Formats: sequence, structure tokens, C-alpha cells
Amino acid sequence: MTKDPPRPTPSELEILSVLWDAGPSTVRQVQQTLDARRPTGYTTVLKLLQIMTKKGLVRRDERERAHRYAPRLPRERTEQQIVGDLVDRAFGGSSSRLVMRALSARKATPEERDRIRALLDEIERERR
Amino acid sequence: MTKDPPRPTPSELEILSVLWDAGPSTVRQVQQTLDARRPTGYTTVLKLLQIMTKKGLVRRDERERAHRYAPRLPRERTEQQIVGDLVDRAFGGSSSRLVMRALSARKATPEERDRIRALLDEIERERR
DNA sequence: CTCCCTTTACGAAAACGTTCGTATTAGGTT
DNA sequence: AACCTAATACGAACGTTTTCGTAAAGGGAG
Repeated sequence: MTKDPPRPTPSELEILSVLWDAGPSTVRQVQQTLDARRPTGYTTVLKLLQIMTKKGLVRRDERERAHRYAPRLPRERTEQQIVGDLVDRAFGGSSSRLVMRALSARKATPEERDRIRALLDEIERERR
Repeated sequence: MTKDPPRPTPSELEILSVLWDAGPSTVRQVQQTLDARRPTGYTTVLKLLQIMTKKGLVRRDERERAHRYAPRLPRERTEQQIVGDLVDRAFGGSSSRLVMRALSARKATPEERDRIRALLDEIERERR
């Protein structure tokens, strides 16, 4: 019975996002990805990953000289947790209100819109 | 040229949400609403609102003994900012990925789904 | 082995967010 | 006026997050 790790902080979430995209990565790899977006020191990323290891947010593979880090929880679950939190805190529990905001904040491509429609249809079908 | 206020913190966002729902309110009113959800001290809310005033997140009407606070920015804009941040930080800039998560996390009602479809159609129309 | 370069480990400062205790002030009642 | 209640003001404590400097350790090249 291992208890769930705590919610990731904003910076931790950003790192997790990189790891989900790239797969198990070294500190250097994560740092370079993050640094491209915004100046980010190497030891800063290292420290964060060490903390995240202690928290149980990532798993560390020490077999090689440069350790490799991987998320311990699936992307889906963590994202739902974060989104659910936000919906409760600021959108009165209504996910559709968040959806509308998201769509007006950053327009989706036509393909993405189609996929959203497909998901809506699927929910429709399940509900019957 | 007044510069934009900073992003609200989680607690501040919760307060703003109350103010958007209820309109200009006193500390006491906000505190009672929040306290119903989770124990929240009076001076805690007061302090937060004072900080938010200094940050420019809310406007304060001091004409009455019990000051009234109102959000300075419209709900839409703040929510878009928050959602946009989250999309960038954790969803690789893809709002549709967040939308899909939101929809699978908390199902929307049929009416809400219709409104989402309508919004997608509207985007479609604008894009032409 | 020694010299480098890269990585990890660690601590601590700095910034931030949240909560609360206490003092002060305003206004109404007697 | 003296008093009571409810509100504001303020500072400080506390925990957390983020950043960075510095030291130690690993491993390869000469």
C-alpha cells in the first residue's frame, strides 16, 4: 500500500510534462528543454528532480552515470487531478465552463475541433 | 497606462470567484461564503483582500463602514489567463488536450455539450 | 596517476503564500 | 462622555517553492 504522491507544484508539473513527452530523461535533457523556453539553471532542475523523487512523483534509474528520471503516475491521471482542482476552485465545478474558456483562450486547429466533436458524440452514445 | 495586475494565487482566485458570483461584497460576506466550504478565518480573508487591493486585483469602495470589494478585471479575461497558463505549462500549448481531459474528468450535461458544439461552430465560422 | 569535465549532493537564501494574533479605529447606544 | 461591537490595519510566524552556490564523486583521456 504505497500512498499517493502529493500534487505537483507548477514547476514540477512543467518537468513532468517534459518527461511524459520525451520519456525517461537525464537532468541535462530536461534542463535543455526547459531552458529553451525560459532561462533555467541546471542545478535548479536537478534539485527539483531530487525533491520530486523524494515526493514519489518520479522514479529514478541510477544504473548509468547520468541518472534517468521517469514519471511515476500516468499523464492522464495527473492531468485530471489538476484540471479537476481548477474546475472546483474557479469554475464552480462546471467543466464545460472551463472548456469554453480554454477554447477562447487558445484556438484549436480544425483537426482538434473534430476530435472534440467526436468525444462529445461518444459521450452522447454512452449516455444512452 | 495602468499596468496589468499579476496573476491571482489559488486562494485569491477563489475569492475572485466569489466576487464574480455575488457582486461587490464586504469581507464578512466573502468570509461566510468561503467558510461554508472550508473553515476560513475572518482576518485571513481580510488580509487577502487587502493584498489583492494592493496588487490591483480588486477595487475597494470605502464609502461605507464595511468596505466593499469588487474584481477589477472581468471574469472572462482572468479565467482565460489562468487556463492559458495551464495549457502552456502542462498541455504543450494544446487547448484541445485540456478540453478532452476536462470532459473526461467531469461529464458535462447535454445542454452544456450543445453549447460547446455551438462554440466550435462559431470558431469554424470566424475562421473563414 | 593526474587532470578535466560532467554529474550528483547538499544546504541555504530568497521569494512567495497563507494564516492568525493583536492593536487600532469607526460608529452606534445608553 | 463612556462603552460595546464590528470593522480595518499591521506585522509576524510558518510552511512551501524556487533558485543557486559550492563541494564532492564518477569516469574518461593523456
